[in-house]
Amino acid sequence: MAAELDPAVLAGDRALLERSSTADRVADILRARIAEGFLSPGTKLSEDAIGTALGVSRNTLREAFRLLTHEKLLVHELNRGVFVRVLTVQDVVDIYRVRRLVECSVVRHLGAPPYDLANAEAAVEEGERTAGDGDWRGLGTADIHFHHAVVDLAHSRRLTELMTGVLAELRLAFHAMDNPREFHEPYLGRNRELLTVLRAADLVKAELLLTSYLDDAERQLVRRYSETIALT
Amino acid sequence: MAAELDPAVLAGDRALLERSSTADRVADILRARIAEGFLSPGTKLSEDAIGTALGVSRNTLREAFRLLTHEKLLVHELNRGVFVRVLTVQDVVDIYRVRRLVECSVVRHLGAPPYDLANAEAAVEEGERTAGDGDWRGLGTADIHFHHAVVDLAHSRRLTELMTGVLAELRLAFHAMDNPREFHEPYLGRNRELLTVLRAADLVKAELLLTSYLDDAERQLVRRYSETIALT
DNA sequence: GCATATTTGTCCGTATGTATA
DNA sequence: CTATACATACGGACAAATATG
Repeated sequence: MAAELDPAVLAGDRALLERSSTADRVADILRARIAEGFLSPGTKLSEDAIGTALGVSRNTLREAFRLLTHEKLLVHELNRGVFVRVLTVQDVVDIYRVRRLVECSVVRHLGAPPYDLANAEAAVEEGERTAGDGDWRGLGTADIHFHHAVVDLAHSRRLTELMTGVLAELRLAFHAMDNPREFHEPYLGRNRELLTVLRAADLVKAELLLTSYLDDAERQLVRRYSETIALT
Repeated sequence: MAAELDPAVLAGDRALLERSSTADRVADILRARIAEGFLSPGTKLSEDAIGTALGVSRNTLREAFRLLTHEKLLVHELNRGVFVRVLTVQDVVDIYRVRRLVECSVVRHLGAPPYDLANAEAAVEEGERTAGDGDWRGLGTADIHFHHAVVDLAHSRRLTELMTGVLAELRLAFHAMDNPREFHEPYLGRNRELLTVLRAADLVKAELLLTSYLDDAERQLVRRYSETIALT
């Protein structure tokens, strides 16, 4: 069954909401808590508990819920409330199907260099830094940033937006991995290699690397993920 | 400046909203009015005017606005309200960038036949029927259905959803075309040809046809669209 | 299976802040 | 600068559905 939220988790966040639109800020907070894993998949988000914890009205909170539901981080069950999304194995498979199609196509059609690889470079460095600190969850974030930067090379607002959503969903699956170091660490070197190949504008090789990267990650994630789900 | 909505346009729709979820039905009505062009790009949708016209509460209406905003048919400006989206030429270019990348990749990676081309076949027949009736706006819809069916061949929920949104946006641009027959008619035969090639599982040729189709359509649409926008 | 308490769904009225004429 | 219109956010009310004992 769904775990119930402890309102104390959010008590410290009240100070954060002194900017732009309240519902947006509430959504930002909840999004961050979900990304960090404080609110794990399957958790029920009670209107009363969270509304009280953050000191916002029900209407405003429900607006924030709607925003996150549209982002597919929450699911709404009629007359039952909202819950942190629980991905199915099919979701994971579909996410990698999309990643393969989009990321590989972007690389394939990059055209003539030079490419602006600054963000990709920064993401790899972020990964090396977090790995050095033993921050394996941060390494997962850096990995997501790297692949986001690759998609950004297409300079398409809609593709960028699509991948923002898809990668946020993917993070939900990452939480199911009980050994994040074992999972994320090997891909840091592969990202570095891909960056080097991109710098050399060897698009054919880059696409090959990317394909095998995604195949491996999907295989690994689906195996471990389905095991974890089976326990629930 | 933004045209103001005449509440009388929606008066007849009050009878339509006597079913399931109110916000969904309001969104259905507004979506249809936008697709038909009754609510044209740039029109401001006042909460009071539409709420009164349809007899629904502000909260319900705002939920409907949110649904359509997420579909990118409306845009929300903080403290100013919601408006029917006005696409820029860059939007049109980006839409075709995404279409090229997604549709061509889907076709390229179709794998071994047989493919389920029933929906694509139905869409071509829909196009032939509407063209026969001289319903050129309907022909545009049929064209969208055809390309949606092509993307569906990838069996990816997320890609299908992406294209649903992108093609709905594209329809906003279609309204700028003052001669829909001239624009849509030539593509009916090209869709039929693409269908034939797909049936023969000649994926290389299919991708070529699709690429030239999209290049032509984009060029034509961007030219006419930028002229029309220039007049506003 | 039933009755009760809790939670959500829907809507209203109002106070406050913001943009525009 | 003032007035008007509108959007934001809150709190409360009541019905309906769900969960719990």
